[in-house]
Amino acid sequence: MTAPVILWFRRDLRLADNPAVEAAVQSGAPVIPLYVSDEGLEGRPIGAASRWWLDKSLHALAADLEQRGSRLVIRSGDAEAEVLRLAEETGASCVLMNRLFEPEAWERDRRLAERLKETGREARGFNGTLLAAPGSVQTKAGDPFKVFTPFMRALWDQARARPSRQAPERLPFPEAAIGADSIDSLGLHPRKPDWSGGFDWTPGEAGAAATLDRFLDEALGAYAEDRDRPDREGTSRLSPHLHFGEIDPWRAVHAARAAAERGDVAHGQAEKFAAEIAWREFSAHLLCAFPNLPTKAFRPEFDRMPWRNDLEGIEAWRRGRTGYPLVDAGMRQLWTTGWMHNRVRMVVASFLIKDLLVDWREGEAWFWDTLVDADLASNAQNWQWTAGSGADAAPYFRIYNPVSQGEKFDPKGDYVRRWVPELAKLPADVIHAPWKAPADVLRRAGVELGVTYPKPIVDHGAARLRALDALKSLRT
DNA sequence: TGAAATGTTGGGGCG
DNA sequence: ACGCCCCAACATTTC
Repeated sequence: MTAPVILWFRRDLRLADNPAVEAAVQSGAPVIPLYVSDEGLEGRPIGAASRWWLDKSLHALAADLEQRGSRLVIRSGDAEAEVLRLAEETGASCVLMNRLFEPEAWERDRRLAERLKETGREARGFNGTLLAAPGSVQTKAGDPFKVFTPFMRALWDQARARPSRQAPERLPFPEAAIGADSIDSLGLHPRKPDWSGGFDWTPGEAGAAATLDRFLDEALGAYAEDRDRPDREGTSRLSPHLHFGEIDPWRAVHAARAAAERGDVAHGQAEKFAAEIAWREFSAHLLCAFPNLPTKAFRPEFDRMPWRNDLEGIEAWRRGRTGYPLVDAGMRQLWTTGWMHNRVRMVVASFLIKDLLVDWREGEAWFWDTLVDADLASNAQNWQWTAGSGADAAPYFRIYNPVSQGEKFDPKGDYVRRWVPELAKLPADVIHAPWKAPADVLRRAGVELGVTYPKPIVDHGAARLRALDALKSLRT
């Protein structure tokens, strides 16, 4: 009787293009697919929106496994202890997994591998979630890249694509009984209150594939322009699927490039999309090289920033009641759907950090809790980018004007109308700055500032000067 | 993957 | 016909 192998799923919730799955099949042994619910898997508990997603994605994975004569064994508790325990219980010879690259997860996996080895078992880790393993893309001097463009050049130059693999048709499950929790017992779906009614997503491998197909058919052709337009469906919306490993980033990149090769879309469009995948990659590699990225300013002078503990401002920002329509639209889209358009993410982040002078970590924490695509590396990297404190960050004086950003990227105001319905009747020329609208225009639109919609909580012009002042004081 | 202030240019209205 | 002013449009500089 061959000893089984444990196939430990973490953030690689798919069966196709999955190196650990492939290794499990090739072992010829019975396979025990495992998921361990561990609050500390990534070094901090995952956010509420991510829990919602995870719940659905685990159900999808479990169903896909059952179709293949297998099942997903669910355990909860300390991941290291649970994996060791299951290995003992089942006499498994080997634990197969796709590596997590968050520093604490990496360290935990290393400890686990040692302890497995002590009991004569093997641990095998693969890269199933990134284009290239962190550390494998380096400058000529052997250092990690700190600037995106040269990083991307080196990435396309050096990274070897993972071969594409179909999901296995069968996965042999051991005959012995294995105790397991149910997915529902993990309590991942929100209760009291369940705010997820507006979430319109299909987590899981099939949902990811459908999302990619939709993107290739409908949006890739105009990606370079429309990706910045929150009033259009111009982005891929793949981010949560990528975060949970429901799709291989190589598959997305190859599919876009293949569309360009066929002549369906211009090469520039496909490369623009590939560059966004490369940003995700850049963040992950940066986090590996600089483990403090989520908590500490990459440029240390930013730790002297005179942040304001503006509790009212933070609350207005979270709830989408700042009085700046584009900011409020974004924050409400986030709360309602668990996602926000990328252009608007930059605008709301700039508003929190620079207009309100609130510590970027405050925004990072809110995004971590509310985004279905919350990712430790991307979230930290992007917040530090906006703050100006990060590697290859926006220059400190780049302060987004929420009005002109709205006029530029949501010219007709459709995005604002959708998410800030109390402004829906305002004409396009004033919808991004209702306080400048003539009284009769406001009246006709049923808007009473300070009553039906807030007045701006700060004056952007004055706030901008205050931020420049504070930021200048750091340069000594 | 800015914005605002400041500088320059050139067309048109007008005396 | 000419110079002058106005100002939009664009370019440059600065934060």
